[in-house]
Amino acid sequence: MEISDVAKQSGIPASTLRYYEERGLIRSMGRRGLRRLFDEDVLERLGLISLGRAAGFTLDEIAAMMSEEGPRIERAALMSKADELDEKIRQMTIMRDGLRHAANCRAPSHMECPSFRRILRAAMTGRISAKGNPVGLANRKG
Amino acid sequence: MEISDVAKQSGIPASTLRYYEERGLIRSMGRRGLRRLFDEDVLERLGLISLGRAAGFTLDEIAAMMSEEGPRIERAALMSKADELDEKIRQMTIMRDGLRHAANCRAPSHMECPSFRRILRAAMTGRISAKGNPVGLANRKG
DNA sequence: CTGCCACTTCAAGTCGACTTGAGGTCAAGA
DNA sequence: TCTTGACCTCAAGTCGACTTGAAGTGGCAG
Repeated sequence: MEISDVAKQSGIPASTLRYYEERGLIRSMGRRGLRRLFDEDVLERLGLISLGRAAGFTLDEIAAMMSEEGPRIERAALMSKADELDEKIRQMTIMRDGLRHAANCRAPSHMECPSFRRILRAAMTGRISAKGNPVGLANRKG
Repeated sequence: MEISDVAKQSGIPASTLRYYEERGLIRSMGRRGLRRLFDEDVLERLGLISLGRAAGFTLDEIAAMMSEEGPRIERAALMSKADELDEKIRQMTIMRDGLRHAANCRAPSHMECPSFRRILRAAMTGRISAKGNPVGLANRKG
């Protein structure tokens, strides 16, 4: 299949496919003229890449994991990533509850709400931080 | 207090404080020579900024929210952010469970594990995505 | 009074994952 | 055969939140 077919079926832009090839994440089976030709199984590979990205792995990490035949992923790496996600989920849950509380709180100003101040303190003492791997998820502008 | 004191007490680098001032997130009360002088309450303000960042707001959004006297945050914005967090938590939970399953799965290769393939399909159909606001959390390099 | 050096400014660099733009190529349809 | 335009390459730009570097300044200890 040509790159446009892969793009159509995977939903991933051709420019990204070329980029992934350059990064060693996928390979084309040859060319017809200039045009890349891909094997069907590139789709599964792209799925794995999406999966890895969603899990918070960088492209380099994914490339390393998928280097040899098939997805030979170290189970330890998966566990460690799962643990990271646990921690992030924990922190995000605190944030979510805090936001929701602040939104419903009857205190005249947020600063007078004990719950808000508690979260604020958590943020200030670094127990919650804004830095880290963007284990981002769908971003709806709004 | 001088910028170095603020940096020390907040844990935020002086360069970041200057950057925040430039972005209109904080204000200095004046100068001693070239040196900025900050009011004590800048610390609380910095806490709010950290909090906002941890909640996934951009600096611009935070600046808008904190523009006038005190944190006059629209409750609707808080709720909406809480909803976003809910969605992210939901997706991250799926990812985490999937990773953990894959790590423990006895299938000879991940591709032969039904659970893994289910998640893979989710990633491919875009139900899980890697894009979005980095509602990142503490990043321990590892 | 002088020198130190923590502060200052402003421009430019960083990181990750792409996207975009300019200019070039070539398989296929008319 | 000629034209078309989807594909190609390579360099540079983008985004957000900072950091870094070079060059300048001035409060204060000595």
